[in-house]
Amino acid sequence: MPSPRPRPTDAEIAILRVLWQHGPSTVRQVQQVLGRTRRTGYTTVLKLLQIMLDKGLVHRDTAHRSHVYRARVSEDATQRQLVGDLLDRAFGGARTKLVMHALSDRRATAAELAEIRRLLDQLEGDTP
Amino acid sequence: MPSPRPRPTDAEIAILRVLWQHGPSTVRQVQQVLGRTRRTGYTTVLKLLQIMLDKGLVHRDTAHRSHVYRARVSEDATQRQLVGDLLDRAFGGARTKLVMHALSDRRATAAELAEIRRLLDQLEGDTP
DNA sequence: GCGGAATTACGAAGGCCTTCGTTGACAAGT
DNA sequence: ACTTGTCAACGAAGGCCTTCGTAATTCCGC
Repeated sequence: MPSPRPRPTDAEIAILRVLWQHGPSTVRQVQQVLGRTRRTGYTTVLKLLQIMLDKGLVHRDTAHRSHVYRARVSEDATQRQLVGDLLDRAFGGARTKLVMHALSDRRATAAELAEIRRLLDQLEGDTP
Repeated sequence: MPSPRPRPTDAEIAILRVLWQHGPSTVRQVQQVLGRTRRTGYTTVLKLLQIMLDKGLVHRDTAHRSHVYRARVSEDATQRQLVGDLLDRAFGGARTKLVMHALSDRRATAAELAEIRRLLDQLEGDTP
């Protein structure tokens, strides 16, 4: 039985987001994307990726000199994990409360609200 | 300008939830509630509450021998902060995606879905 | 082959979180 | 007053996260 993955740390999530968005990348590529928002040193990113490799969060291709890393956990699965974790930890499972905060906290656009409606329709359609 | 509060840690959230639910409590009361799910030592809870006092997360009444702690941050504000933080960190602001995970991850009940619909109606009603 | 540039590997520091042991103060009952 | 139990305070340990400096390695152009 595989041990449940611990929730990725903040820095790990930041890196995963780069990999999800840009696909397999070298350390330098990740560092340059990250550097646009945070000043993050090259070796810092390298070390993080090595740790993430140990944890199984990323896969590494060492065929070439510059190793290429790619996410080993999917964006969907990770986001689901994070939301579920927050739901349990801070909301005691009160889904609607979480959703309310997500929608009313900062102004949601009409398009976003419409999309939620579509999701609701679909969810209710499953169990008529 | 007050510095933005750092996000409460896991243990801090657990304690805040007890205070939100039970109201002002002594260390022992908090520890007993917490002890139902985790085995958490008395001095551990005490230390955490002292740290949270330093951080301004709780207020303390030392009138009696057993000090009484109460939450100084509201449940709503804290939950809003946590959701907003997760939204930025893991979703790049994609609200609908967060909501989708919250609703479809584990099966939501019909009542929950109906409540979300009411929320949507209300939100759209604000800007006709 | 050699020197230089880029990369990986390694270790360690600093900080925060969490936990707990110990100590000293205090209160109540005997 | 003495004992017993409860409590607050404090320090410290251990772990993880994040960062970075330094050394070792590899590749490339010359």
